[in-house]
Amino acid sequence: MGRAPCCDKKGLKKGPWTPEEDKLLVDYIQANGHGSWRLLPKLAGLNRCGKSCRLRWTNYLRPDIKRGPFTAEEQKSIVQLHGIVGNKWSMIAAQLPGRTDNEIKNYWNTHLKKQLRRMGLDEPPPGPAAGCPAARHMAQWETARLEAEVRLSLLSSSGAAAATTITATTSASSSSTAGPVPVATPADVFLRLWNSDIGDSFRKLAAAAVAESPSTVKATNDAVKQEEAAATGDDSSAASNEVEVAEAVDEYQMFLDFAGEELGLFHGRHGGFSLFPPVDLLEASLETAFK
DNA sequence: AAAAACTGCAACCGCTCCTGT
DNA sequence: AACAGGAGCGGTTGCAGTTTT
Repeated sequence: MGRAPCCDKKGLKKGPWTPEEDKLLVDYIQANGHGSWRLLPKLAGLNRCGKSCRLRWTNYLRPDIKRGPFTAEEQKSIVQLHGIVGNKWSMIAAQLPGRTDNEIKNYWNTHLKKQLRRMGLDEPPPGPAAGCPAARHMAQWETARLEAEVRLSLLSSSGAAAATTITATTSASSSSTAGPVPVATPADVFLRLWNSDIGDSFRKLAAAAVAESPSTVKATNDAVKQEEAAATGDDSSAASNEVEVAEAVDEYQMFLDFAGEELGLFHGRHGGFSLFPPVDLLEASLETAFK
């Protein structure tokens, strides 16, 4: 490595942004898009490095950024997602519309960390990949995930499978103006985990195990694609779905087995709760999504 | 009222990943 | 296949504002 920092060039301004600089940046991006961040400062008339411009835009000036304090729901989501993916702030931010990774990271370090410590919860393990043997920590963090369990239980008992919303009523501290809160569908939860380090580990292991059988690997890839299509609402390939649903469900079962047996993340080892919906619920969800 | 300590957030830095050649 | 450059990410720092002594 050892590449020269982009801001080492003489004369480039550093430090807090002025309102004038903000205006130049916003005006330029709204008129032209950001294009190449490296070229942007020159084109926009800013004496900054492109990296600084990108950061200022993505963390502060973007019009879709949500300002103000984190809601109780957002706090819970952050805790739950951090328990799943660790310090993957961008992944967590992707699940919280309007919040930036930097904002979430700061909020975690300044508020949630202390809050959880006060509640008697230690520092969480640094993500699932490194956390497998740390059973004690996992057990502690499992309790922090109970909110997710409650939601999924509600979902399961109501028989709802496709994208659903419920009104937030789970906490006295929840804002009464919070309105309906999106609830993860089984496919959502599966997809998030599949895209996390856990899914990654699984794919590597599974690929090694079936290396002699390329057709199985292909089926795996197809199933993943199908999952993604379902999650994004893309129904262009809705025709031959029975087989694909079966494959996806098989993958899901394998995934549960692997995560439960190899990683010990759920299924009772740390308290008898499962973060994931049962296979039949996933199947129903996928079939609905593919229709 | 003043100084010290603490807190929270914006911004920077260095690294890795991704993509094009 | 190897390399270079750009973009993005996570950790850390600096500093302004607030609280405590």
